[in-house]
Amino acid sequence: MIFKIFNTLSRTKEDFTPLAPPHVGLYVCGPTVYGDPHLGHARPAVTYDLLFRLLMALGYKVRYVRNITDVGHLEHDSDDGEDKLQKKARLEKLEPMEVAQYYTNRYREAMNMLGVLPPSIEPQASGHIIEQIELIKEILEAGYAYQSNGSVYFDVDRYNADHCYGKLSGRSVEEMLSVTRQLDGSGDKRKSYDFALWKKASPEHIMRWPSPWSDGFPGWHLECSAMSRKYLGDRFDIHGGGMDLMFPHHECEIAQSTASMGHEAVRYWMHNNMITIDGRKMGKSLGNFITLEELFTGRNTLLEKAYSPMTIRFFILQAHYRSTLDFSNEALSAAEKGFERLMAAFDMIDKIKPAEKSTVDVSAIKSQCMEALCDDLNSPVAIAVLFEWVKVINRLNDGADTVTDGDLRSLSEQFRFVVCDLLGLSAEKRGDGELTSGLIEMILQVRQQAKEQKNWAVSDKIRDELSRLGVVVKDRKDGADWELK
RNA sequence: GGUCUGAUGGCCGAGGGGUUAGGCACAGCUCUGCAAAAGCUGCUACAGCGGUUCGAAUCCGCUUCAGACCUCCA
Repeated sequence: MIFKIFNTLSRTKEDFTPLAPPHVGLYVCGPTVYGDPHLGHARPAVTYDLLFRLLMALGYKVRYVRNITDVGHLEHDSDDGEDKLQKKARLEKLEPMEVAQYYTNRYREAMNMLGVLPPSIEPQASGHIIEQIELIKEILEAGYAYQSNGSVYFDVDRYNADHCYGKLSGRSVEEMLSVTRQLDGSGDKRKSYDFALWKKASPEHIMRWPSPWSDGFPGWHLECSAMSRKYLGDRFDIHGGGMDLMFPHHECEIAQSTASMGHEAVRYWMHNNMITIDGRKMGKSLGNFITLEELFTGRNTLLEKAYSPMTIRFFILQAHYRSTLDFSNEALSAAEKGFERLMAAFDMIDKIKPAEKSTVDVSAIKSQCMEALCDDLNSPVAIAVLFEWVKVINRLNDGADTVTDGDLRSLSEQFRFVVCDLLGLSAEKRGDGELTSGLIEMILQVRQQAKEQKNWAVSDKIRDELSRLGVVVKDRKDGADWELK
């Protein structure tokens, strides 16, 4: 099965062919760890987690690198800007690395709850200062950078003369010149669109490292070029990130890689779209973000209730990654209901009684879902396929359709593969150890006897009490199903 | 101002020249002691105006509206 991937470079879907099969190199821009992870962070994490899982399912050996930006970027494009991490540290009277560590932990916890698999390598920018300095040296030697007052800047004009700056985002240097802001304090740069490779640190700047040029810190875009190269090589397959990083971040990465090596590093660029709220991008700058913890606990005035991590994951997967996804309580609640119905059917499979012959063809569940995902990660269609089968599973449970023992096992296996392995969804409300389920079964048997004696008072009391404890009873003709709420 | 993207039923969201996406909500029916669950049925949309075509939600043009990027941002 061929995986089709939308390459931002060509703006078309292309057949994915790895550079060195069966190996695939995947690099994704991770978070800057200076704040609690929010819903916006969940989108790329879940998207590229799905990609990671799909590539593995296709038989590739994937090295997935997702960085942690702990060096911090400048708050403003000026020489006296304060490091984001440093600012936070000053406010909280903590070491900058303490802040970075705290939010790194928070990020990992949240991702784990969302069922996001840990990447193969999670390199930290602060641990790769040497590699970044080496990369700057190479760019300087190649003649695409210049020193200025202890800082080093990338020479966009020089680069643009030999290569094309702006190919990813579709911008031209001319038009950038006319709109780029002229900021005070950027006098060290020759052109407004030149970007920093190394910044000299002001005396009060805490996060600093020695370099041939000054005590300072690496530029904003350097770490991804340096770390992707270190772990994935001069050329690698896929680079992903949010659409908002396309310019300038990814454009600069391309320039840095090309300037230092003479060729591009990345073969396929992928960009996930944003999560919006009231039609506007959810993000730090607008201050309209909802943290994942707030989502999980419901503690935010925008939230009508708490939503479970898996509901969030399902919500994200129900939209295509290149579409904006609009947040609302209605949309989250709909996702929650849908997810619960999906998982209820999934649990139901084990309770279906096999029959002599099958009235349904279960052979294509997995392949249909794989086909959808191979079409540029079309998870909404894969989920639609699953819902077709939810209906079938319920009919099987009602006896309206039948399956043989073999088909039932195949159905169960395929469903598990798609739901758990590919989509990364897992049941949350299980917690039913043998003792718990045994007790519930026993109580339901007592209730069944009461029902047979038409003792509705007792039977309703049992049902109500169980309901109060979170056990939902679903009566059938002969007995009852139950699930934990 | 420049570059780009989008506008789908009550809501969320796929698709993308002729054929039911799917989910949620809603209504009716079946089942049922009641309720819930489940099943069946119904509601059937593609911003507006032109054009191409046997046929357009889908292609082209214009208009309106919205958003993203051009500054750190997932």
